[in-house]
Formats: sequence, C-alpha cells, structure tokens
Amino acid sequence: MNVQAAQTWQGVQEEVLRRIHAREWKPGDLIPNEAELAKEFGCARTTVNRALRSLADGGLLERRRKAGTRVAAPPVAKATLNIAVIRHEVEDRGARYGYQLALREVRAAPTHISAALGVGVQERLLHVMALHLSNDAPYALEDRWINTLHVPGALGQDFRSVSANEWLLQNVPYTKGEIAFAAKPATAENAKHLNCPENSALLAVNRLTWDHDQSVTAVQVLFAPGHQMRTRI
Amino acid sequence: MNVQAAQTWQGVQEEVLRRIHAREWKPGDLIPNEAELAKEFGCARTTVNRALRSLADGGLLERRRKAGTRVAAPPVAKATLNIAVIRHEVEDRGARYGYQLALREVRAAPTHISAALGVGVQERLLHVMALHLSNDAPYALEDRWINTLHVPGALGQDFRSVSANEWLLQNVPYTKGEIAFAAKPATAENAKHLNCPENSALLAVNRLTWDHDQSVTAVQVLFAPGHQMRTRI
DNA sequence: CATGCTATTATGTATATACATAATACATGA
DNA sequence: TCATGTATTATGTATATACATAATAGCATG
Repeated sequence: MNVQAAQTWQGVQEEVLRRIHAREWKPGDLIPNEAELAKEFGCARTTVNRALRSLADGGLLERRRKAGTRVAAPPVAKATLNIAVIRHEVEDRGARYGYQLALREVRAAPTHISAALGVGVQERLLHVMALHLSNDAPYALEDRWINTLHVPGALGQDFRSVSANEWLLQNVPYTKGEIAFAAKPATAENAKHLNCPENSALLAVNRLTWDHDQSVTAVQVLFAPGHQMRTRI
Repeated sequence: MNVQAAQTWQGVQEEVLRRIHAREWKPGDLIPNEAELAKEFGCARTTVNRALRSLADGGLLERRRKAGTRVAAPPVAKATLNIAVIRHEVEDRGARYGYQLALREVRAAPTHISAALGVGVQERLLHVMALHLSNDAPYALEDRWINTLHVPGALGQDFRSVSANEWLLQNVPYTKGEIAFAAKPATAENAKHLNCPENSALLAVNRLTWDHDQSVTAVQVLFAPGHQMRTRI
C-alpha cells in the first residue's frame, strides 16, 4: 500500500493525478469508485468526490452516474485565456497605456454586423474605432458596434478618454457571449492605425455579447503583428 | 423577501448571478457573507459555499478569507478553448479526415527550438511535418519537434498513418505545458502545403509540453486561412 | 422477442458539525 | 510611535449521514 495520509482533497487529487501521469490509470480506463478510493485513502467519500469533481472540471476525468469515472481519452487540453480590459493587459506587462479614439459615428451597420446583433439592417448603431497603445506603440485596434436600441446610454458617451471597452464593462451587464480567434490580413486602414505593412498577419479576437436575449455589442480587436496570447495547460 | 426556495447550490448560484447581472451587486461590491446568505436562502452554509466557490472559479467573484467575497472588477472573461486531437476536431464538424506525412527527419533543431526544449543545440531531434485534411482540403499544417532524449520510442514510429499528435497523446504523458496563439504570414513552404497564397494570414497555435522537468515536444499548428477557434464565455 | 418494469449502483447533492487558516482589527507593551 | 501579539471573523475544508438521480442490468410480461 503506497498511501498513508491524503486526508485533504488536494492530496487525493495529487495522488490521482500522479497515477494518471504515471500511466497506472491509462486514458479510457475506469478508475475505482469513490467509496473504494475513500477506503484506500482513509478519508470520507465527500473528500474523494471533491477531488475527482475538480479533475473532471479540468477535463482530465469523465464521470457518469452509475457508469463510473474514467480517465479522459483523448486527453483534451483546455486552454483558458483571460480576456481582460486591454488597459490592464498593457499595464500588467509593465508598459505605459495609451488610448486614441479614431472614429465615432452613428449609422447603419454592415449586414454581417446587424445580423450578428439581431437588429434590422437599416437600424442606426453606434460605431466606435479606437487604438490602444503600449509605450506609445500601437498595441491593438478595437472596432466596435454597439446596439443602441438596448444600450441607449452609449450615445451620451464620447469615448474620447474612456474606451468603449471599459465603459461597457463598467456600465452594461452581459449574461453570455461568443468569442472567436482568427488570423486576418491587415487592410489599408488597419495598417495605417497599427503602423504596419498592409496585409500583415494580425491576430483577431471577435466578441459578441448578449444581455439575456438582447445583443449588447459586437467587437473585433486586431492586435499588432507578432502579438501572442499565452496560457498554461 | 424575494427568495423562497433555493435549496440547491445551482439555485443559489442562479440567484447570485441574477443579482450581479441586475447590478444589485456591482463590480467591486462586497456581498453578504456565507452565513448571512445561507440564512436568507434558507439553506446550509455549505450549499452557499459551493455556489460561490463555483462562481469564483469562473472568475465572476473574488474571495478572500476574512475579507469576504466581492464581485470581480473588472469582469475578466475566461475563454476556454478545447485543444483536441485534430482528427476529432475535423470529424466533429462532420467532415472526412485525411492525413499526409510531409517530412520526417532526425537532425539538430533550430536554436529557438532546442532552447525551448532545453536540450543542447547540436542534439539531434526528431522533426515531423504533417498535413491534416478536411474533406481532402488542407485543414492544418503540423510542424513538430520531439525530444528523443526523453521519448526515444518516437524514433521507432514512421508516423505515416498515425499522426505524431495522436501517437504522443496515446503514448507519452505530460504534466504541464504552455500554449500560445498568434497570427503568422504563410511562408512559401506553408503556402504550398496549405494550398494558399504566400503571406496569407494564418492562425498559429504553438504548444510546448513537459513531463515533470523533461521537455516532450514543441509543435506549431498552422491552420488554413479563414480558420476560427470559437467558444462561449 | 421486444418492451417495459424494477433493482442496483455510482455519482450528485444537502445538512449539521467541527475545526483549520488567513487576514484583519484591536490592544498591549517597549 | 511602532512593533508585536491576540482576538475576531470569513472563508476553507473534513466528516458522517441521508437522500436524489441517472444509467445500467436483469427480469418479467405481453
């Protein structure tokens, strides 16, 4: 018996992880049930449950009532990216943040935008473009449409000193959203703002947020060439 | 009193979420402590704890002992991307998966690779390039270096029918890793394989995995132009 | 033989209780 | 005043117990 004291759920989790990493329990394998593990580790079933549930949340285990718990196969890695306010992202890297409003207009949106936001094609929406700077160098270009039918308050903001990004987060709740990552070639306009050659490969993050069944905003953030989003798995 | 029965942790979570979305509790606000909420909801503190802990895991609440629980400010969205086996990714979209080995060689790696893998610059490593197809169209180009000092078994594989991607997941454990997303222009070679114009904007996913303190593999996956990675937040 | 009922089983959750731990506030002493 | 110790407090965790729920297997019935 190689177990003496794993009286904490972290301890149980560690030991289970070890067995998975050591291939004692291989991907696809059914592992002992909670009661057995509790007996083996000398702790309550609740504690084992906590440990296994946490691993299942992380994608390493798959659990089904009655069927039992098995090691996830194939091990799907879950990469969690923090989508923060751009100002914080810049400041966290120890750089000086800057902000420039590039455009603010109220007009009918392109069809793919009005469709995504679920509003009529001739509905006049608020369109804001802004440049985020890191140590005075272009960092990201934000291209945003705001559903003013749902967020009329946005019309009273000039977004000259506070970005739409931050204003919305502070003032408008959202309950769900979609996010998509893609690579896009820089248009002539993108290139001008980001101070890079036309057709440069840019990392694009598209977000669409909803407050219950009302769309709030559709935004595309284009990062300067070379930008990376990193995380651990 | 607008609360009668939230006897489940999901119920408590929903009500707390509702209050956050309704701005009854604003970002930065300290919310009542577990004991008070338990009394209000007519359930055990454990149940409230479960609900709040889950919300904190999701990044919506920030909790500190003694200090209490507050609504996260600014609301950092966590986007969780599933990094699956490419074959499954293709098949899940209902497409026919195809695989072509493009290159397999053993040689000294470029310095940035050997440095990332933490091996000597003149160490000969296994280099594999392969094309993943979706309905016979190029889907992704995999460019991989394997640390054969730690994974000698890879030298016995020809990777002609099973991708290195899948073989490694099935056979070599890893305990931690890094992942980075970026946009890159297609090189002439990339363009040839992916059947796209040179300098096309490609979404690049770079992964580096470790088994305890031994590097396993460094891989770059370049997706065909227009590819998106999506998730909900 | 197919269909539906039932028992069984493993996970999922709720509770009271107890104690652990971290962080703050307050008091105390040099 | 400053440092240090101490009490307080909110979250964190472990436990036994009980019951809920989903999925399966096996049985019974038409």
